[in-house]
Amino acid sequence: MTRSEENYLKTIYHLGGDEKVPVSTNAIAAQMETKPSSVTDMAKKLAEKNLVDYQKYQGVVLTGLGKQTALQIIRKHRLWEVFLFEKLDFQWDEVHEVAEQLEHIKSEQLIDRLDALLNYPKFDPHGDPIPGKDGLLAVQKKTLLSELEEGQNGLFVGVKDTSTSFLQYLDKNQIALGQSIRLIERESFDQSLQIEIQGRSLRLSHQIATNLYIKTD
Amino acid sequence: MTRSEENYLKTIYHLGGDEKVPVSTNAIAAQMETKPSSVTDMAKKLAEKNLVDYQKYQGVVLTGLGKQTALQIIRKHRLWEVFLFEKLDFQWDEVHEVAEQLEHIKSEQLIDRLDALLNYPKFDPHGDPIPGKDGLLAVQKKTLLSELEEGQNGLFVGVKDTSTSFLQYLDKNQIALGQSIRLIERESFDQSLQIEIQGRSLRLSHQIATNLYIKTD
DNA sequence: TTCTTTCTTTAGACGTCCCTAAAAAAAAGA
DNA sequence: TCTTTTTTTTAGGGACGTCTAAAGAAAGAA
Repeated sequence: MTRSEENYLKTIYHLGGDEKVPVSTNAIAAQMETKPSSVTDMAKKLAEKNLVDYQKYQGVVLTGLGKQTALQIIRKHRLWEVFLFEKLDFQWDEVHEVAEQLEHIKSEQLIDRLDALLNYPKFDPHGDPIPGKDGLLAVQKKTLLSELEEGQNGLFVGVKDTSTSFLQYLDKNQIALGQSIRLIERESFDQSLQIEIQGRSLRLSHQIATNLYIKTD
Repeated sequence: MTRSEENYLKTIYHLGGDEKVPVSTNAIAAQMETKPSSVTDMAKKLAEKNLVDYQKYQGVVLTGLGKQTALQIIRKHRLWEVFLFEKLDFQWDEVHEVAEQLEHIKSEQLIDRLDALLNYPKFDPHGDPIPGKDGLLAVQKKTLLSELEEGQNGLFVGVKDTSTSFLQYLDKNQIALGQSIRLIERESFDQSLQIEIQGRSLRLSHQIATNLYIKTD
């Protein structure tokens, strides 16, 4: 399994989710910042290896094997993110880039022991679930903050957007994973929200609110 | 800097030591288990980038830049070895292979923080010195056990051979870095040695003794 | 349904890193 | 020194992963 193949599988998984809906050549190319013709080449190669189903002009769908393989790469990525965050004091907007490299290291022993060192974490620093060795994901019922009712309480458990600028905005406003949130009021004009978080009162734009995942009580 | 270039630089450093003696094409090929023609190709490429001096038929010598680059890769390799050994409970014969992969991860921040997490170690699990950010190596006066005088004492501080079989031999005989050793007697017939280590009495063959580094008092 | 736009594939090429086979240079031996 | 052996380089090619340009298929619009 080459590094490039691994990156394609991961991207296809992220774009295709768990459904069996085919992912288009163009979508993969856009996501990976490469050209559609390169994607076609790789689609054939992955199909050869039984990692995807591919029919000309029909996009690709991960096979069972492809999905398991993708999940193991995601497992490694997220475990390394936890390591960087917990043990090496990286900020949550800094972990992704380095984990992109570390996820390709090949050693099952390494990952097992890293998992143990970190105490078998179930979520990465952005609140995304870490697949187990068996490929299972801890699912957590979560709602976008923008979909809460006025007066409802919840726990901030994840971000949808993981861009540096968004994560730094949250840092600047001292909004961190695990904090409890209460939706005070929704302004109907611009959908902005008045919230209370850790005792503080804050106003968040609709755009921000659609990128925060809340676990409601 | 590609992974392959890094591996060549490291090999050239290991073969050439600190001297400005050229390293031959054949020696590099043998060490890397590749073909001499591949080495010639790479020699030209590294020379282009000013990492080695290369003259046809004359072998290669690292430039200052090449040497610094090699030392930084070795620094990463050895820090990862310490991490695997100290934090993930790898055995000292298991760390090398995984470190071969980890040494190519590109992130200065990662290495700096790993260094801090490990408390700025000066030696790896085999007793080899870890180059600093500045490329300087802690030098330690050390002698091969085979060169000690009868009755002399010392501390076991490093191994010359780092093969799995040798390291496992030492484990089996409970010989570990940092233990104190006393040379009792040398058998002139086969150069085997009677030693005392941690209170135990042991007989070591000449071959073993030529692979143990001792710091004498 | 036909035309137009968009998406996807094919064909051919390039850089990297490796190889084999053969030629050239250097080193060793008589 | 001259010959033989060893080392090193060159020439040409293959796998991988990428690209551009052009052709072909699918989807959307009129």
